[in-house]
Amino acid sequence: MTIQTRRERERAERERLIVTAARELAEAEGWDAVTTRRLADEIEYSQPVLYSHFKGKGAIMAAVAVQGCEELAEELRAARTAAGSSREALAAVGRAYTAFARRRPALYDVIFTLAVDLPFATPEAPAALQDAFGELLQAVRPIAAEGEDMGALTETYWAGLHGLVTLMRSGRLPEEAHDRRLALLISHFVPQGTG
Amino acid sequence: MTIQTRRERERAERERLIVTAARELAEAEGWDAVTTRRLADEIEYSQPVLYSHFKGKGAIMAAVAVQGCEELAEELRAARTAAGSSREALAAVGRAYTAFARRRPALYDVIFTLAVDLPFATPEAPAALQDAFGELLQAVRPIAAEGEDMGALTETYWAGLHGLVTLMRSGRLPEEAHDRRLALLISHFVPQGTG
DNA sequence: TCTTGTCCCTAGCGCTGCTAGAAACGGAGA
DNA sequence: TCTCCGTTTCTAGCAGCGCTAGGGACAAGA
Repeated sequence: MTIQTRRERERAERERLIVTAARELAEAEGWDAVTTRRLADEIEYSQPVLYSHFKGKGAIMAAVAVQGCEELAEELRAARTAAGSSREALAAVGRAYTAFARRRPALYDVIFTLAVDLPFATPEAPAALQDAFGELLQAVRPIAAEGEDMGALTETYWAGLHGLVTLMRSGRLPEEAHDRRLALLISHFVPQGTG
Repeated sequence: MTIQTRRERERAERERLIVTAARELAEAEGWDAVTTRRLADEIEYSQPVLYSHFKGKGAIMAAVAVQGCEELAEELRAARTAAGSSREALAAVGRAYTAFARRRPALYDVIFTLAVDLPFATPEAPAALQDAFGELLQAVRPIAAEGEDMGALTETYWAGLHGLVTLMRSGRLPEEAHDRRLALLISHFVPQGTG
């Protein structure tokens, strides 16, 4: 019994170790550097151990994505609740979102860009993903016009932020004008005369 | 002399053959299926021949990207010039952009998502890229407010379109609400009372 | 016919994600 | 204490990737 629980505890610990190692390696050197061999070295086990915890590399990345998304959701919430007005809340959430993407590019990539087998846009989506989207939704709600589709509006705002981030990070948009673009996006989403 | 020119002609032809094969294979089975071995099979030459024409796989993809971008620019221009009002032009360009992305996902990926070594956002960028951006710019110009940064505004609109497309194509946004989201994006970029 | 220079293919390098089969280890019963 | 058994973990290897070195075939000119 206790032996069994100890083993389970150790297994769970090692699983966390794998996810942490993957995340740190990705944040330090990018996802290209995260190979199963490298990861195995990092945790001081052999490759097949990884596969006794996860179905494959994609599942490890998915675990990192969920973890990262929790942090994103927290940061969005902090930005939103600290804002004075609903207009400011929308802006603050937008800034927090893009700031997260720029500060933690590897996390952003694995959550929003790379192909990981996670369910999105369905009730089965991980709670962290739904939480993050919920933060956007709450920031968008007050500035929505009468009878406007809340979900679609939030998705559109999200798409704007995501587009800014990905085009900039891939070098397709110059970095220096980011703040101006973000301000434009926000101002176009806030109806005139809303505070 | 004539022998020389014949050889050059044949080489140029084979180069086109490579780009076409890469493009068709990507459009048929996605970029994951485009391997140098597969491509060599397709053109009925051995792998090293590819490298006598292009520096590497990335350069082949870049060639496809430029070709695809020319088509995108044409479609954007057609949509823009066919529109009646400036408001309609903006909407038409937006629809044409997202329609292109959905109809030719492999081309869209290689132009705007995958990492290819092409210069962006600089004067050295391929003409096709600048043309496509120019179409967006011309569609955005009439609806810009007095003294607004045209370039940044266009980039922001572009980012909105790009975000919609990428999030949808990766399964992060549901397909069915695309038209509604696109309409929202457009309506938020058009100042009230502009025709 | 022989030489020269170009062209192209075979074979292979080091890497990837992933896995089969053997080895080593830890706990239980004699 | 020794042996057995089940689990855990490792070594070794597969098929595939992008890319390239080196040699062989082939065509043009002497």
